[in-house]
Amino acid sequence: MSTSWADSVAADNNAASGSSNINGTGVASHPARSTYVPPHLRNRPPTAEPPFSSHSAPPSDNDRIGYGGSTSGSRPGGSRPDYGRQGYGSGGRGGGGWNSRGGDGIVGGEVNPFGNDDVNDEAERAFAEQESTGINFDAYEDIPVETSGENVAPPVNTFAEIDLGEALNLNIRRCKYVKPTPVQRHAIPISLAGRDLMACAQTGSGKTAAFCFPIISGIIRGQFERPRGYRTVYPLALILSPTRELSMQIHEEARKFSYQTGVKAVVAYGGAPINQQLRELERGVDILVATPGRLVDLLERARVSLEMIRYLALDEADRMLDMGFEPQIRKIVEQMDMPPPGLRQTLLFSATFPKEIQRLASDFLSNYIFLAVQSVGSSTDLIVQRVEFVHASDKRSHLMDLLHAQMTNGIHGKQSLTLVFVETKKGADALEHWLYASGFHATTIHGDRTQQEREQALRSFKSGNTPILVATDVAARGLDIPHVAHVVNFDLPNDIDDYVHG
DNA sequence: AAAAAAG
Repeated sequence: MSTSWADSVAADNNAASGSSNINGTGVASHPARSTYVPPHLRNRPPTAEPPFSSHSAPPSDNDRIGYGGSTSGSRPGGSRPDYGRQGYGSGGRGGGGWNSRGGDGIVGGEVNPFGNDDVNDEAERAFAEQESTGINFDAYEDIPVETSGENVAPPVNTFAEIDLGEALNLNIRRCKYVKPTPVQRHAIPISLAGRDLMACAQTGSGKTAAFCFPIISGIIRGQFERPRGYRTVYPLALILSPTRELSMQIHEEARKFSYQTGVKAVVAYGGAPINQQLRELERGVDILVATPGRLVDLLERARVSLEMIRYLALDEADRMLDMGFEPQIRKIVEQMDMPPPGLRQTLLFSATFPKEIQRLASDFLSNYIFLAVQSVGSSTDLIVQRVEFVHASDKRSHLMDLLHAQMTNGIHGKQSLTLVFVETKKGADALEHWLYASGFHATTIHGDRTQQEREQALRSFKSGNTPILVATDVAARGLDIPHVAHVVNFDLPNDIDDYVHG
């Protein structure tokens, strides 16, 4: 019996613009999705778009300005753990003199998440600009977007049209975001209006910013008071994601977006020492990014309370259900101390919208708006896909041919990055070993490796040290790695939904 | 069916 493997290749061999999603297989979108109407919205007359205030803030306790001002006595970085939300915010920047000179990229005790801002080399600059999203904006113009629900806030065309606040606007510029992506154009105004949202969008569509901007903006405006517990922290926003690496990535982005806003994002996931994460939490947390298992652990230890949650975002929800997280997610959202729908704002993101997600949406969301963004990958300008049928015994030599061709394709003297997906952890190790023996610098990422090894592998791949990464579907969705030129599906996926990633 | 996620 012959097997097949498919590869997808960024059409544009100019590597600077060839960055693609880690899972950029570029398969056509689901036509069914765009026409889906949520059950509760069927058979309703279309509603005209009403006049709309573009930045009404979500429910807030009061309107005071001067975020974090009530903790004047706190000492950021002091030896005593700071409880609740004290320990950062205005205390870090205003006074105290702790690192306030901002020497090595540290300002007010906050590490600059943007790294070195000076981009001198012109090629590097072009690279960096692509890196900000990995997306060719021009390919976006005609992407169909569908919304349904009552009183849907109209989309915006520029970030300037949205009043996100000065600090956030500055960070958007630092991220070199020029123009909102389709999901951002629609989702941000809807979220800023305080509405719950169910959004179908794929990886690389700019989802993270779409839910982070309104959350950060809302927290800045909200001035939420919080209790102080002994070792218990009270985040205002919770972002759940299926894999540890995706949580890390969301956290990194959230840190950039919230830089110097006084809003603090913390990440918690399994496989890493919990003590370090606990210390980080004790220093204060507004936005908690977490994988479900570790969060349940933290909740059971009463180190985190969800009582003050105002914003809940679930990323890659269908994937979380696929991975069997529904019990944990329901425990977190329904059986702990989180405010019910209506008293919090909930944003649910999923690549697909099957029955289970529909059920989750009707349980977690209140009077929500449904948003479907067509797949970017359907643009053949962006990605070329090739399927080759080869005998199982020829697969490796076939891959080797492809990798050899790739070696001459690099830029800046570095080989461009190739991501190889395989079905099993064992298969990943075997392929890596074989590649290594064949003279290729390859590494692997899969669930049998320690978290340290996984993170090291990802760093090594991103840096180009090992330009080949063999991965199981721990990396199959959500991760967005700049400069990936080739994505190879070495084993034909059994699950076609995984293959088209929605 | 395999993979992922809490030790």
